[in-house]
This record gives sequence, structure tokens and C-alpha cells, in this order.
Amino acid sequence: MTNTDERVRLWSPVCEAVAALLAPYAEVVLHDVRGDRVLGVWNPMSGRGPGAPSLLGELDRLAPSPGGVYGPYEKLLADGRRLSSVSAVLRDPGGEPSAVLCVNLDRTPLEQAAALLAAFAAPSASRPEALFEQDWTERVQQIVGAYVREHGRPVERLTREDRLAVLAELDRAGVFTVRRAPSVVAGALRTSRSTLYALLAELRRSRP
Amino acid sequence: MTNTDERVRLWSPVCEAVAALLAPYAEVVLHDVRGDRVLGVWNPMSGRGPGAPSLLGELDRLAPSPGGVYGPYEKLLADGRRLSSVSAVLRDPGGEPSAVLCVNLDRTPLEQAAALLAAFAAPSASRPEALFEQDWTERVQQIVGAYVREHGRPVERLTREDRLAVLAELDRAGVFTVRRAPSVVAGALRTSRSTLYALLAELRRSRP
DNA sequence: CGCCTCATTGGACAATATGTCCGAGCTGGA
DNA sequence: TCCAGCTCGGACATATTGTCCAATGAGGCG
Repeated sequence: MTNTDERVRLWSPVCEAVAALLAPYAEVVLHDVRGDRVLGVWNPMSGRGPGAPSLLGELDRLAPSPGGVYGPYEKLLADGRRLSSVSAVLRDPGGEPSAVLCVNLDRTPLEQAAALLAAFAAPSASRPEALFEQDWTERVQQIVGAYVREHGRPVERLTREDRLAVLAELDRAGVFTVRRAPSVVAGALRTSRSTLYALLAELRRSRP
Repeated sequence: MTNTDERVRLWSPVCEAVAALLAPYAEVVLHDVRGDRVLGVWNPMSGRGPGAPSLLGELDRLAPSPGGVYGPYEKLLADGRRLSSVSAVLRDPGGEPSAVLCVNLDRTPLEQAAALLAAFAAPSASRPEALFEQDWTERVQQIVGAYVREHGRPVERLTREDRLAVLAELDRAGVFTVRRAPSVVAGALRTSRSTLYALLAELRRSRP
């Protein structure tokens, strides 16, 4: 038995390229179509190595495309991962089948991402709960902080107009429907509770 | 000029397989390394077809892996799409370079999905505002309603345990950080304010 | 039925929190 | 300097939140 099959030398660039492109989610296997053995594996996932049996019999039950390509079809790994696979019959210069190239793409990462996306896109009625902003205090700091950063003035040096603007945002955000919000906001705005109410009154006089 | 190059016959199964596996986000191109021409394209994306110039000069500046594979490296399409590409030098039985296989994977769908995921995972400072649940009253009704529907008992006939359970949900959802919530919840649960507080106390005794 | 237990209830009350108001004090411009 | 306009601390009036209790009511059981 020669250490490197002539066919491996011939096809390995392709195998390596595909494996590199799809790493680490794909495995490329080169099969010996006559001896029913594995000639080489790139990015092994299924635990097989060169010399293992090929189990290519299943290909017989599939209809190839005109170009001699099978699939994509689904495979199941021992640990439950699902794979998308395609196989191609490779022929030697004389037109005779000499090897089978098989690419196995692990679908689970994609499926997980898709599930996440789907769950996100469809709000779903499963659990309508758990959404009332636990740390609203932090949120207040964020809103104030955003304004400060955007205007390059520290909280202490905000003008009356600045504070009015921030208050408008906070009010629009519904902050004041929360218990104890007035004190927290006054603190965050570095102003007194009295002033806070004065500003708030002014604000609500112009936009009821 | 022959209609089908010998090399196309030889390599097309590979090209077709890869193109099929990655469709519709990948393009496979087979280049003539000597004549600097395109021999074939599967899933064309860049508008090139057989016979077009290859523009393979750029490969000279890249260092191949031991197996003769270049990449993955980045390419830019005319319309702005970004591609991940790998190239493999294919050699004839005599070991002489005869063609270059190039796989171009359109990264934009993945990048968009990744951006969406990233945006979702990291709330981001873009617009931290406008999220404090305007109609929390409605929300209370929904949570209570969901429980009622799920247990097939109208609100009036909920048992003590039922109300405890609903209260647990409401509390966990932070409803009671909102002003005037106790009265609203008592109303929604068809119970008195007194009982409401009693249940709440019991609840918080077991899970502080 | 009569008795007993336990949950519920309205309302009293205490404890906080929310809004208002006012006089004192500060600041910046005429 | 004086004035206009704000801000501030704190008093005060209201509103909301929590507690408590005695009365009431709804079973379960002998």
C-alpha cells in the first residue's frame, strides 16, 4: 500500500480549499470509489480517518444530477448533529470514475442562529411576561449620560434648556410612571426636587 | 477554440458540487492558469462568464499554503458586496499547474445576520430611550389573561394558589415598581387591596 | 345544624412619596 | 449696585403604599 495515492495528490488542493473556506463547520472526505475506502479527510468531524470504510452504498439510492453530483441531502451524525452533504463523482482523464468527493456541512450552528432569528422576528405568545425594566435607575443614568456626551458638557454645567430637553426625553420614556423616579432623576440631573418639579411643570405647560 | 475544454470535463463535478452546496451565496470559477481566461462559472455573481479575463495576477502577491491553496482572502464586488475567497491550484497528472479553482462566498448575508445578532446581544447606545412600557395597565391585563386562559378559569374563580402564582409573575415582571400598580393589580385580580398585600407578603416570605 | 378554621374584606392608620409653594440666596447683565 | 430670573431647602398639602384589625363569609366536619 503506497503512502500517498496518486488521486490524493491530484484532488487534495480542491479538498483543502473547500475545507479552509468552510472551516470549522465542514468536513471534506475523499473516497475511493472502487475499494470503498476513505482516501483522505480534511477537517474531520465524524471521527473517520483514511482507510476507514466508506459506506457509500447509500449513494446508489440517490439520483445524481446530469454532472454526476449527488445532493445536497441530509446526514445524521452519531452525536445528533445534522449535516448537509453533497457528493461528486470524480473521473480520471479517461472518463472512468476514480473517486468520490464528499462535503459535509454542519447545519446545527446555522439552525441555532436561524432559530434565534426566528424567535426574535416573531415575538411569540409563549411568555408575554418579564419586561418592565428592572434597573430603570441605570436607564435614567444612561439617558442623561447620552445627552451629556452628545453635548460635551458635564451634568453639573447643563443649562436650564439642557435639563428641560433631558426631562422631555425622560418623561416621554415614561420614567415618571415609576415609583420614586422624581428623586432619582433629580439626583441624576444634579438639581433639587423643587427645581425638578418646576421644570416639569414648565415642560407640561407647553406640551400637555 | 474547442467547445469544452478537457479540464472542464475533469473538474466540473467538483465545481458543481461546491456551487450546489453553497447556493445561492457562492460562485465557483474555474480559471485557465496559462491563458489567463475563465474556463467556467457556476452560480455566477460577478457577471463574468467563460472566456473573460481572469485577473489572477493578484494571486502572485499571496503566499499559498503547503498544499497550493490561497486564502481565504477578501474580495470586493463592484456593487459593494464583500466576498470571502479561496483559490486552489489544480495540477494535471504530470504535476504541472493546469487550472485554478476559485470559490467566492458572498459574506453580506452573513454579515447582516451577524450585525442583527450583535445589535440584539448588545443593546447599543444608539437610542437608549423610549422604553418604559407606556401602557403597563394593559400589560397587567395580558399577564392575568394569559394565566386565566391557560387554566380555563375565569378571574372570579381563581383559587388562592392561582392568585399567588399570577402575583409571582407580576412581581417578577417588576410591575410593582410602577406607581399605582397595587390598586390596578387588585382590580385585575378581582380582589381587595388588603388581600393583595397579604398575598404579596406571603409570596415574599417564601422567596425574599 | 353548629362549630371551627382560615381567607377575605372594608376601613382605620402609619409611613412614604408626590406635588406645591414660598422666602432666602445666588448669578449675570444693565 | 440693582433687578430679573433661577435655584434651593424646607414647610406643607395630597396621594399612594403598607399594616393591622375586627367583622364577615365560605367551606369542612362531626
